[in-house]
Amino acid sequence: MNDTVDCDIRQSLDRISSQMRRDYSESLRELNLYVGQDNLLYRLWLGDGITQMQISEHLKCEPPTVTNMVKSLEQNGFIYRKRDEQDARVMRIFLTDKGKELEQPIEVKWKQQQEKLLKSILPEERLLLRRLLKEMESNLC
Amino acid sequence: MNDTVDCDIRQSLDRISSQMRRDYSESLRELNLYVGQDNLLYRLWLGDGITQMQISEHLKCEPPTVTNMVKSLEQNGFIYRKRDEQDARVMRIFLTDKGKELEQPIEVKWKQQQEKLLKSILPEERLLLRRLLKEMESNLC
DNA sequence: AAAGTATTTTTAGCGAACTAACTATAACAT
DNA sequence: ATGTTATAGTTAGTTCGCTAAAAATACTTT
Repeated sequence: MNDTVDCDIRQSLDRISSQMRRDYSESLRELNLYVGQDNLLYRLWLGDGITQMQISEHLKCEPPTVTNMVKSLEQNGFIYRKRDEQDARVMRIFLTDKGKELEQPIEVKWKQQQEKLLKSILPEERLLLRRLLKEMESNLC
Repeated sequence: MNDTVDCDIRQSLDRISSQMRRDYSESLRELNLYVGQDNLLYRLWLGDGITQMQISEHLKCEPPTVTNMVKSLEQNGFIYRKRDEQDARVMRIFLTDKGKELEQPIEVKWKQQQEKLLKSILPEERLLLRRLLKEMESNLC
């Protein structure tokens, strides 16, 4: 009985996240970006020159994933890599001008996606929803 | 102001879905399955002998994705493919015994994942949450 | 100083999901 | 009957994300 409700929640979350990913992926193609790369850039807008290890921790993904994302972003001219002078193992990642210019357009896309997702949901409900999502987040840790 | 709340919701959903995927992926490895394959099998438990096109529509993914998933599931002996007798373009997909046997173990995994995700959330809240998620789902269509 | 250990990144190889382009078959139209 | 169009599926090539294993550098310990 309650299992059905809970299972709907799991499946629903699954459908929402895949649909969001699909939608958003398409939308990002207009900026010549792939899904996930916007999150990496977002971290750099907060402050660049950080290491791949730090990016990996922030994005909660494994180091090889960062290597590949960084390679793709570098090839497309959004970032550049510089070896650390103190520690030759470390690569520090910086934004190019082209990478800096994406900040505004991506924020616009984020707001569009938010509004599409939440359009029928009232402000009080949004607050409640956020609380429940945060709880689920910590349940997963 | 409200943008911050909404943005948290988008990001929160994003973090939950990646964490769920990561967790779940690991858990499915015990059954020798990859993430997403359980949804394909679930559709077959409802009734097999359907075409790849129907699977593609049900899973809301593109035909090449189905080709690859089906190939992998066939190689691991969970399903088999049979060309349609009326229409030689069509492939019909059937469960093997090994595939049928996964139904119970996967339901167990689903319930485990649900419970992990929702453990701190009360029944009334779950009902509300489900309603809000369903709304978001239709907002995305 | 040399050997062993730890850290950061890369390489290789897997599946998911995508698009674009292709093959094979079927259906329709002239 | 032949040519065009539509449908089903596959192939090739991309990125994301993973694990396992390797390479390069730094640190520690003897």
